[in-house]
Amino acid sequence: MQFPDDPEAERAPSLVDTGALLRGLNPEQLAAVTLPAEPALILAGAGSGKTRVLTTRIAWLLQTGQVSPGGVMAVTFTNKAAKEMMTRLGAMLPVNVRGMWIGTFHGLCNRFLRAHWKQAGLSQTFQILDSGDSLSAVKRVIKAMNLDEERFVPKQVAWFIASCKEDGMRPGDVPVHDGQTQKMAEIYQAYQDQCEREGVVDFAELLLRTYELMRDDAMLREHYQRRFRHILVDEFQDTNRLQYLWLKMFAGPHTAVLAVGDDDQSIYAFRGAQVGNMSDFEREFRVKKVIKLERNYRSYGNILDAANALIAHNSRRLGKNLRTESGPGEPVRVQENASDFNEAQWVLEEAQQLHRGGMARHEIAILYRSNAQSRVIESALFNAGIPYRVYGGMRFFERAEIKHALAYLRLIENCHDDTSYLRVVNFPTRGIGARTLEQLQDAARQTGRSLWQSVGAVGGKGGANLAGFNALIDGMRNETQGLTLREIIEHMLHRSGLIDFYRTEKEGADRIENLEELVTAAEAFVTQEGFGKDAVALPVDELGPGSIAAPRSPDVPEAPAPVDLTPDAETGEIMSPLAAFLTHAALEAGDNQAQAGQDAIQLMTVHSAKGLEFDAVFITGLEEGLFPHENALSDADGLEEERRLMYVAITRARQRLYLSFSQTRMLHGQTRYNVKSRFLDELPESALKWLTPRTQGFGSGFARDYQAAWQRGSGLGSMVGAGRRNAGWQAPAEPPVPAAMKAAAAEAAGHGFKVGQSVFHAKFGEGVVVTLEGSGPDARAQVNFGRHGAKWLALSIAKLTPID
DNA sequence: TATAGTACATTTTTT
DNA sequence: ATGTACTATA
Repeated sequence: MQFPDDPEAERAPSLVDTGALLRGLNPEQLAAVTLPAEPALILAGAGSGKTRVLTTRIAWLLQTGQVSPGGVMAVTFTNKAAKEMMTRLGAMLPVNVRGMWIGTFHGLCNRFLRAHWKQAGLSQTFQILDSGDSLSAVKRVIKAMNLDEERFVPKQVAWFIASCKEDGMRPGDVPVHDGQTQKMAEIYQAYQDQCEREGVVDFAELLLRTYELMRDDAMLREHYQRRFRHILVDEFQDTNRLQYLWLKMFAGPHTAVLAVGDDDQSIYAFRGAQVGNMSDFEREFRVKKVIKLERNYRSYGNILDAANALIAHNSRRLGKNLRTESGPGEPVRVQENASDFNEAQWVLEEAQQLHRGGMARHEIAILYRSNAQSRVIESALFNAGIPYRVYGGMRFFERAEIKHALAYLRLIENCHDDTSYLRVVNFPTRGIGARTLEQLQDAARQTGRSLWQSVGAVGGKGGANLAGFNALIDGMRNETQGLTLREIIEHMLHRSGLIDFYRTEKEGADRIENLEELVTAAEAFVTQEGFGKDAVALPVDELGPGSIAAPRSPDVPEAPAPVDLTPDAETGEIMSPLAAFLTHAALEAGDNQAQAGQDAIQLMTVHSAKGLEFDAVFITGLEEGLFPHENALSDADGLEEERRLMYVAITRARQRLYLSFSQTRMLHGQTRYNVKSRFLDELPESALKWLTPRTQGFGSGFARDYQAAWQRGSGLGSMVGAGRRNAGWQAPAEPPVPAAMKAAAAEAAGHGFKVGQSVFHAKFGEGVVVTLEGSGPDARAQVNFGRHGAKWLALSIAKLTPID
């Protein structure tokens, strides 16, 4: 699909020739790009050229001289989005993109706090905890407070603390209703004290600290509010409360905030995103101009018809309809499958056919609602020898061996980092057992000092080993003085014994490979950041007596990494390469699986597909209980978010869209009998093409499916085939099926058939009982005969033979 | 201290 | 079914 040129795209309020920049924008895009300098909201539909508008807007502001690079802030959620913005901007304009504040919320906060660490009450070398680090920190606090881990589940407490912070609450602000929350607030306080002591901050703290400093320091606030003439926020529908408050701090009376988002693509409520921020923004910032980008440049008409019809079932929308000028394209194909195994097989064959027809494998995506679904598909692809790539899973910097290596590096930087200390003090083992560590932690607790400082308090053999560990770290620190980052890491890997340890492990080869990869990553980081002989400090702003007028590198061809070499605002001091690398590792967890190179089919959850697009998309597992997920069905908001998720999935496809569901599916080691997703019923028939005959007996739509599912004893649309182990499901207060019908279903046991049972039919062959209804002469069964589809049979007439 | 066995949970995810 | 986290045992 091409972007047709717009001949009218030439008018800009400037003497500079901006024609090249604005050429090809449609009227709405042009209006968005050339908006006056005041708060505005852009409702950017999927595939409407949102990133292009954002980057062109910045380029246009710069080119027309309305703002200098230092006056622009652009915030994103992911490093990937930030990078892409910088790359595209760099391609549009020969500007030093590094002078601009383009980055993730967390990256920009880091930049801010590095410059103002003193005012923020942080240590100069503060390190950043990722979620795993912060969880183990919480665990230590709970232990130190002698609390019951059953009553205060570390995961939940960590979640509680993060949520408090994301609501802008300090321990003292927590509303206390009962003893439990009282205690939780106390844990929060203790956790906070511990972080303070260790010189570490968690992700939420980066934002909250920044917000508080801006709120409380009028000088600083006025400075930044004056500085940023333009703030652009990407994916605004994903902002949480704190991010919105944060934004309000940086936006001064003369700041033009441009919020870009799509309420229909809000799929992160579960992690605190507040779609309501969009309407709050419109009201509180007195937005005069709301621009809707509804023209879609990605997909053909049938795909958009499906998307529009589906999302129309949601209430509480800001309202938006996607349109295209590319024609209807091919119909959306729908496939019913007998089992998840068959579904995988079908997807695979269809994908192979597309590939043989000339479509690159990486242009084919297989999407699913939950990660567990990938397994069947993976094994099918694996057995067929088709290259594929799975997104998600362990990220590079989260791998155990990498975390171990980073812990050593962090101790070299800051030996009071107790989290890192505990992680590697006995890894590889050096005779320091649980007893010794217990004593060490007790001593540290009593004196309020770090573990490092408390080593002397432990006697005996354990104490000696602890002293040996401290000496090891000291030794590494001394020996790596003046070495390059690469040399530091290599030295540490050997000196710590990590390499030797993994050499003797049977599964160690991969881990050593990863550790080597760490060296490579550090090398790349150094090159990218411009460390080395002519390191260049970046200007933060013109604040303070010691501010630096930094020399600018004449040209920056490559996209810079999101971690900045931010100098201290007063002294101009910058971080050591090691410290900067550690920050980088915390803020950017790296790729999950760098199986780059090969042309492979892309497998991922619908969530991780957001923002991506493919020539062909398969949405699999469209079954009640799975998609929409059963856990989301308890309230209307949950269902609407599932529907938005489906909307996101549909709008990923450029040319071909396939929807599939399966009658049975292996989940948690048990077979579930599913009915097709209600979302399929919400799509317009005119846009669809059923590849399999529509199942008989399901003609009356969802209500019928629902009742059938109910009778089979499960919740909304699916049931567990054998056993009653998963007793978690609770019946809704008002069952939609009359009690008499349920009683009838119970009596039906007389005929001896069971759901899930294999049977043989003279004409249709082998099949599986999917549904049982009625009793006595009225007893009927829905049997799935695979190739012949599912049939409803009267048990008193049809001759069904059980197979075992 | 390492390994084997058991209990347990299992939507979605970025920083 | 499968992976993880924790406990019991050599």
